[in-house]
Amino acid sequence: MNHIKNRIIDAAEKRFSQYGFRRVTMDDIASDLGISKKTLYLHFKSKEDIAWAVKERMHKDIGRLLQKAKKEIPDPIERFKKIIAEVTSRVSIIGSTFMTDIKKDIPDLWRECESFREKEIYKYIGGILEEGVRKGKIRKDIDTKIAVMAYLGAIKMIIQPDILMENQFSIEDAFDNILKIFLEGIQK
Amino acid sequence: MNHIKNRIIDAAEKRFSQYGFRRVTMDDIASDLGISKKTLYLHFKSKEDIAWAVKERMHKDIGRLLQKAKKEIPDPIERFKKIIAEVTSRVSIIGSTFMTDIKKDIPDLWRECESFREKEIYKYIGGILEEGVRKGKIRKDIDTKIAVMAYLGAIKMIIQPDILMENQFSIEDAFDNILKIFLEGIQK
DNA sequence: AACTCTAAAAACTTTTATAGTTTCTTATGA
DNA sequence: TCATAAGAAACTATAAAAGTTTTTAGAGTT
Repeated sequence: MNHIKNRIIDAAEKRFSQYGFRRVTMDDIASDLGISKKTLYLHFKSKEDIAWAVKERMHKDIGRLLQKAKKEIPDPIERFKKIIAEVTSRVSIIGSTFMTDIKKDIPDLWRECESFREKEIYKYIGGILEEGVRKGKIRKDIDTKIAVMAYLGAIKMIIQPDILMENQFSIEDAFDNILKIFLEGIQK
Repeated sequence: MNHIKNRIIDAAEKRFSQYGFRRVTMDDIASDLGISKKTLYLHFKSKEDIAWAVKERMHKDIGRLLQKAKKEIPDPIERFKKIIAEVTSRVSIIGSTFMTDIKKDIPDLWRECESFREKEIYKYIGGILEEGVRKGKIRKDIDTKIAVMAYLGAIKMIIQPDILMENQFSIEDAFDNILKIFLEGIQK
């Protein structure tokens, strides 16, 4: 079955998001899945390969999502909410160790990730906010790009497993709270 | 002169904040300061030692700051502003690679950092917000701890050198924007 | 101008981590 | 019962980096 490949990408994505590229070993990924390294190397020829696969899938998924929302949700604030809810968990790689790792180790991959972040994420989400500004729904004394980064940073902080574990609140509560603060903060 | 020790701690703190513990080499630190490894080992017996020293100094500094603000600024929102402005740059280690690194490599140090974060940072800053809630200045439908974490996460995202570099805005602008959004978002 | 002390530069050794490979074992199913 | 597939685990090769030693250079001293 080919869908083992997807499970490998799942596991790798999780690990990479939390620990970066270097710190994650092939043994880690294998043992997460209860498979052997042998099987791992059956499906991917190297660790680098896995990183590329993770990136590919993530970017495809996010790209599709953004296109879909663009068509289906006209109100910028509603669109923002929707996208954030779905994209958030996938962008935990932004500004993480993973990026600093691959900057040195797989510079080609790094460049593609950077450009995707810049062009797709910031430009797109920032664009939504700007639309909100034009429509008079969002205050115009804030920089939309900074706002997006701030929001993503807030989410990133919360979804860290370590952080989540030692607190009593659920991730949904947290998302909710942050959205509340943020929406209230940016709206006119 | 003993103040070379402080310069070493400075350099290490910077590196550790950005890259974590593992990724930073003794050569990195030495070359940042234009000194030799020999001199490094003259002042600290190991890399671990330096990490402890960084932690010690940081926690002392922050502790002093918090105590001082407690005495001198009665209004919770003003106090929050003041503390955030000064503490922010020092807590970039929270939720960073440094923490995940030392969790494995120097567990004792990790525990002390975690407990400091929990007891001093979140409890203290969260306490300010709760005071604000009691005084009716801050809305009570948000979890103060989540709010603090969100805020710190937002800052953390912004102050990353990589992120700062490729954007046109200054760090002061960014702080300003975030504070605006956040204060607007949490106030009644 | 030779002398000394200090610290940088750089070469070196040793340890450790881990990517990738191989071998051995076990289970499944034809 | 044999063949294939996959896990477990041992193994190898290599690279990175901690820590040490040696060499070089310069600033101040007699």
